[in-house]
Amino acid sequence: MKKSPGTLSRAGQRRQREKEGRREAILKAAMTLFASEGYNQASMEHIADEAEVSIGTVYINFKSKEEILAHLMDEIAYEIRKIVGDNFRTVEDPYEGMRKSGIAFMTEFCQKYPEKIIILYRESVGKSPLLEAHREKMHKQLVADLQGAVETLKEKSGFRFRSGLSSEIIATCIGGMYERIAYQFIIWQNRTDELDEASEEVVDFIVGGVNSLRMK
Amino acid sequence: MKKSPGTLSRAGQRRQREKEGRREAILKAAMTLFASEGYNQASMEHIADEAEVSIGTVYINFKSKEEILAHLMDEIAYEIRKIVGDNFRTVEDPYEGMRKSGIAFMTEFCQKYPEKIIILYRESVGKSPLLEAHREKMHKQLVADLQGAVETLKEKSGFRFRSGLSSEIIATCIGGMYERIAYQFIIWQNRTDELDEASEEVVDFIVGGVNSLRMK
Amino acid sequence: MKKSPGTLSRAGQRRQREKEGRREAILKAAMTLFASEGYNQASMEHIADEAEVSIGTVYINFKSKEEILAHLMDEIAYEIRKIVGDNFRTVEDPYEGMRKSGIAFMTEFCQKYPEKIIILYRESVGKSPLLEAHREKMHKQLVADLQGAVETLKEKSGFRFRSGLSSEIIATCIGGMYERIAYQFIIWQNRTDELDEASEEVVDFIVGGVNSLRMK
Amino acid sequence: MKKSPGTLSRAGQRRQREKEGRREAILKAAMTLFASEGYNQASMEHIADEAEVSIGTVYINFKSKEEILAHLMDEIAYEIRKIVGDNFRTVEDPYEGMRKSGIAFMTEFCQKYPEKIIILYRESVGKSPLLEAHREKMHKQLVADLQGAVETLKEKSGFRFRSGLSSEIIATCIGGMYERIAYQFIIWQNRTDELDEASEEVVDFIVGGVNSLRMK
DNA sequence: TATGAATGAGAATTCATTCAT
DNA sequence: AATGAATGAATTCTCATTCAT
Repeated sequence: MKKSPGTLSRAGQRRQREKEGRREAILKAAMTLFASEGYNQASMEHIADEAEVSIGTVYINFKSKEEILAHLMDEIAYEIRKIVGDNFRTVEDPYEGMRKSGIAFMTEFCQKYPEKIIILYRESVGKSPLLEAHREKMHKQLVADLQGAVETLKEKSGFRFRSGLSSEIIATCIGGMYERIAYQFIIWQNRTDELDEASEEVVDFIVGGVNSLRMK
Repeated sequence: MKKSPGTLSRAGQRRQREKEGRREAILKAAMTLFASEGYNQASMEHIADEAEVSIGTVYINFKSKEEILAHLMDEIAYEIRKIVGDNFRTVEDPYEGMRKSGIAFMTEFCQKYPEKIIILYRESVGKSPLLEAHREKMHKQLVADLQGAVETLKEKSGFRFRSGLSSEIIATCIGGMYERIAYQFIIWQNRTDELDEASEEVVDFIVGGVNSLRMK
Repeated sequence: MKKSPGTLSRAGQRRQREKEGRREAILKAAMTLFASEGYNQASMEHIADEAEVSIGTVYINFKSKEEILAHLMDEIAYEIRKIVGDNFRTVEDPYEGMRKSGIAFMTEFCQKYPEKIIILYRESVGKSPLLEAHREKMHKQLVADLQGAVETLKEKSGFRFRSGLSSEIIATCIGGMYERIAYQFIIWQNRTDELDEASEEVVDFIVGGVNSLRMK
Repeated sequence: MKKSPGTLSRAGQRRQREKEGRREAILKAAMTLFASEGYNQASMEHIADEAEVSIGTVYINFKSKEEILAHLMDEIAYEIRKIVGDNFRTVEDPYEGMRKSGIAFMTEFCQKYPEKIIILYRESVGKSPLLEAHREKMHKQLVADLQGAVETLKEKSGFRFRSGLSSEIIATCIGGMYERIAYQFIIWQNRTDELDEASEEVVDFIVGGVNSLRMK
């Protein structure tokens, strides 16, 4: 008994659920292995094993290994943009928004998902032209978001920056600061518990930096 | 006619020069190829070709591909520490020193040797446990230098920081800012000519940031 | 139509057969090449070609070249122990058993499978620590079998040996005699047809030797 | 002041001595390394280092690595033939000669020079066609010597063997017995101290074996 | 759709031998 | 004669991707 097109039979729904479950399992396995062994060392066979599917199934869901990493990068970037954006917009005062979003990034993202930090800042770096292009696009978005926030700050506070370049510089600097703090405290050293404290200082540093580029 | 031990015949001197020349050629070739094609894509055969020596000769000089990259990293780190350190110490006022050294890094290093920036910030990232350890050590030194400068600043200016963590946070942030600025302007976008302008703003940002972590 | 777990579809059975066929083909190719060109000279590519599979397939079946040789050694040792053991046990009189098994080794094994003799006595010698350890274990088993036979002989005949070492010495000597006879007549010289005659004399030599170590 | 041809100046004599010393050093180094690391693993560079000469000097003295091993094999074979032959001829009674020479081989050669046993029975096996040919020639001589001794025994004792093949079979068996006893007790197990005891039993085994091939 | 055996290009590394000095 | 840097062919092994079932 065929259903009308567009709807799915119960069995079809189950298959659909299973299919998505498999896709999720593959992404999860890949994230775990990329973070623990490194992108190059984690073979497709290993990923398939970890996800409890066959290699073939991995290729049904993703057309290449690169694509898996690209997908993970997108997911991670989306989460970060969401956390940062939501926290920025929650409060009225944009200075407070910067503080809040920075601290949220550190304590609600970095501290909770260290593997994602490893993927973002270590395992996606310098892998291939395609992935590097993807990474560039991703960072461009993050910087654009930050720049937007800086512009908002400027407008709401009614000041001007030293030059047309300033807001981009600021946004880029902020991105770099968070990256290196996370890299040092999470990837190299195991000081995740100090991130609360650190993030407080980082946001103050940022606010001080931003203000020093104000005209007058 | 035997020379006294320790000195070399003219012919010996020439051979010695040739030997060193070959070593340099290999490093140069590796740097060029790592920067243009990426570490993984640049095969030892390719490097040997580019250096106009045989594969065997590469292995006489470096015991593995990893070692070549480690050597390049050391060289680059040494140059950066020298440029930054020299410029910091040239002037009396440590604020001025920070400005000067930051601008020097951007204009005398990044602008002139983009391949070194690529090696440092892209091609050495996440390659292997050994190289990652090397990279950590390298960054630790750079951060230690920066932290030293920040401490000097603090002492000469006679203030205190908010916490014992502050100077480390500041140094780490500075490292991250320069990294990402260089990455964006040199590796991803071709805006090397804007680095002069950008670096001025970055150093001001830094000074503002540092001051905002001062006690009181 | 799904089969119950544990059974295979006809197609699955065929695939299973093909898989095993490939494994056999690889072992056969390796045996042939190790015997004709030598273990070191026979490259994995060469083996794969001879077996009409790809190099990758060789590595699916055996994790290294060493493992292929180790496997061949095991197979050969198993066959020898079987032939020798079966023939020894077929007859009641242990003297007759020694004669029969020795002659069987020569005429039913050495004469028929000269490549196996080459692998066993030439190509597995001194290749690597791992293989040497494997070889030691293998020979220890063969000697233990022979020693068991000698002990049986002793007990059934109701005599004692000169010392506690005697049966081990005898077993070791027997192993060495067969080895060298096979090496000389099969590997170095092409006198396989004389092995019938030779083995008769060897077994008599052995019987005489054994008796000369009897007490009294 | 040129000396007449055929004589050497003092300096020339010294150079000659040094040259021979170097050759000896190379052979000694090669023996040590072949025995400890194996023929394939011992590189020419390693041998040169151990002999405290350059690679070039090794090649002045021996035209290839194979030749070094061939030379060592010759030396070892010569020593064995000398020890065995001298001991056989020392006594009148050929049975006693067999006993004496066998025991001498075990206690004066195997026990004292385990590296030579390793070279002879392990490291020279199955290396290359050339070396295998060399090895065959060497063993043929050893077997011929043994066969000569067996023939002497036969003639002095005034008996005949079962067949024309007998003396060759006996000689070959003897060679194999000593080989395997030495391999087991020296190379695989560290029971060099038991060789005294073992060799006594081996020679009795041999005598018993020889007699069992006597006609009637 | 799912499977996983098969593929084979590609990579790093070794080392006997040569030869200019 | 002695040196030892240079050579480069050869080898083992990996792994992303394909495709017949």
